[in-house]
Amino acid sequence: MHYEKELERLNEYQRRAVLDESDACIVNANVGSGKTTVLISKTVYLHYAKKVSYKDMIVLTFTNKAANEIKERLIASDDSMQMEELEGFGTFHSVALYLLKSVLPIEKIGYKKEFFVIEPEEELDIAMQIIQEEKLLIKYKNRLKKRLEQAMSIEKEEEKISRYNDEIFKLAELLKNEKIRQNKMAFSDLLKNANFLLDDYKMEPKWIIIDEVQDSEKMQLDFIDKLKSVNTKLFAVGDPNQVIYSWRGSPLNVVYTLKHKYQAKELSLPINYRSSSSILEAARCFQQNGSSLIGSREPGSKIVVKNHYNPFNEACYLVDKIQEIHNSGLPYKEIAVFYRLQNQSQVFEDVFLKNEIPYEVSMKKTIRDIPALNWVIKLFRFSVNPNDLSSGIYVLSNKDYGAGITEIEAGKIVKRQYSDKFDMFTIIDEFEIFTKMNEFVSKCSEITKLDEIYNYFEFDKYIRPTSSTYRDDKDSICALLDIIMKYVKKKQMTFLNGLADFINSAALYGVNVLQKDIKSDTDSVKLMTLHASKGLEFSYVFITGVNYGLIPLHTRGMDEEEEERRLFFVGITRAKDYLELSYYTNPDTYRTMPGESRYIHMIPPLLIQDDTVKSANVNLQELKKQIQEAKTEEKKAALAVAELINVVSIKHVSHKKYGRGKVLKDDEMMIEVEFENYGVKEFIKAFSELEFL
DNA sequence: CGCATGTGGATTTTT
DNA sequence: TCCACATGCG
Repeated sequence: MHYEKELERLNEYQRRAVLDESDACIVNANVGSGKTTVLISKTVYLHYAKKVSYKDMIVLTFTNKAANEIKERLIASDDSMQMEELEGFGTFHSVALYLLKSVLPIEKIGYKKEFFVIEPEEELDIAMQIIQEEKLLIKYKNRLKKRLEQAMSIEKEEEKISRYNDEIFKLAELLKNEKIRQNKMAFSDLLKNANFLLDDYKMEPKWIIIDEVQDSEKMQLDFIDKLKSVNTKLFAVGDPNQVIYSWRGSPLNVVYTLKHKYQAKELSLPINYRSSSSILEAARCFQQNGSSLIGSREPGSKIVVKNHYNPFNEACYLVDKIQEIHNSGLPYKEIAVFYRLQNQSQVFEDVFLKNEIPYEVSMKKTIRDIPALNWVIKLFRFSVNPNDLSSGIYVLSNKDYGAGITEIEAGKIVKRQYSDKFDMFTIIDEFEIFTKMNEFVSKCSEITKLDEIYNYFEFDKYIRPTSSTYRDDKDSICALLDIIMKYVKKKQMTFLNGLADFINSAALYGVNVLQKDIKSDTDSVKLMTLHASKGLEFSYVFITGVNYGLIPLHTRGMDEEEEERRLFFVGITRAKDYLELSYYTNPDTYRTMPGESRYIHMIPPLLIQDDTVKSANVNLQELKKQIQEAKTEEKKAALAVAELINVVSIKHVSHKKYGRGKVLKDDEMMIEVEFENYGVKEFIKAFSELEFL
């Protein structure tokens, strides 16, 4: 085997890490320093040079993506490799799952080997059922998930006292038993149960290797500890500068903790191969403890700072800029646009779509995250099961898609069908959607096609066509119906049974089908949050909205502030050749302040392209004043223009859906139209598809 | 039902 | 800091 060749390709730091044989070793790996390469080389080296079987290694990652990357590289290096050899390779959860299914005696805790893994949503549904059946007093049910999580994490009997004097601990206990009875485990149960059983079952892995160790939570650290025997060697790779998920429960100083707990030797991987040295020097300004980040590349182009009036203007600018970059020969997939909040993607999506720039958005989208689909699923839930009162109430009282009534009114309607049969008929006349849901079971047997369902419910009536969401809603609903039809067909069930089955596993299924995963192979510009950018790299990176209140996000404590800085650090270090930062004079998000974030001033002016940036010594007060003045000027001008338009003429427009109407308001972004038959509607101007008459 | 008070979230997300 | 929602009393 040619592992020697692989070792030759490594630099001295990497090689030292791979060859290290201390009982415990923590590698402090900088961004872009070949962390995964070291990890893979290490396993290969142990296997071929030290004759350690892959079965004696446990390799833990946080995401499936990272796990697959490692497994694929290993399999590619050796065709004779069997998948079963790599059962100890995977995410913390999947390795725990493997142990529970194949190694640990789970009968001891009441489970059977065929147990199912359930999504958090299903666990919550089970909890709600228990509350109803046992008539438990539970307060703040809207925060049930958080409250249960908290209750379940308390182990000492004497600490099990509810803050609100309700039966949350009783619920936690009943839920635990019910999950055992139904033979189901939630994600966190996998680790919790594995940890519990590992107390009495000694695993003897020769090596435990951990990727991105800085993200570990307490349960994961416990898992490592319980897997480890006296003779097990530990090798962990991580970067304290890339802790951006501490809000999810990872303690801040994992690397430090581990180092002391196992008296680990500390190595480092300082050399960055990814970014130009200008970008790296800027990145250094945002590092925590001034760790040595060594570059290996030429200075490259300077960092560009741009000021845009608002996000819409920026999106338009980016279209031109990206087109220009693309025309110079660079594929779209080497370009990425980052932002702090998910909803900032919308403007880019709209403008890119309009201008035919291919793009992909990274977003975890389950059915529940899309309001229209969430509503449709609840509609089906109530249609199939009239006892699902909460779903029925949701359908009728939803602000966007419902019948325009309050929850209390909806509750009366939904419940009254059982108490007062005479009123039912008047209600049915009034709320068509309610009738449709009631009659669904008797009429659904005739349904075999997608549009039959769509037309049966007349969804077009309920997804009120406002300019920005109507088409998306319709597309999503059709996509969902399509998935359901295929699911029913595949399961060879009757439509009714198939739908019921689908609804029961909708959350789980939805994740797989609706998730828009970023595929690195498709040639498109990537739009994502700074969080989602972790672990990726692009030739051109645009970080947008570097305004006060956005980057950094308005925070309370010092810890959160530091995490924002690390997040910005992660964003900067994704860029290989070109980095552009931009801020808005007039951000549309209400929390965001106009003017550049002080993060921009933290970068030495020497690194910044000077024709686009304001002097670093600028008087902030003066700047703010100028911006304010500019803003009021803009407003005055806009008002004057609006008045002028009003005086000169009343504009008449025509719309495909709404017919004729007259323009009420018309500014840079939005246009408001009063339609003869539909009343007042507001549109984003660029996509309103209005025809001026 | 109405009103006063209590409570915690706001933003990021993987399994 | 402010806002949305849940609770609980009258």
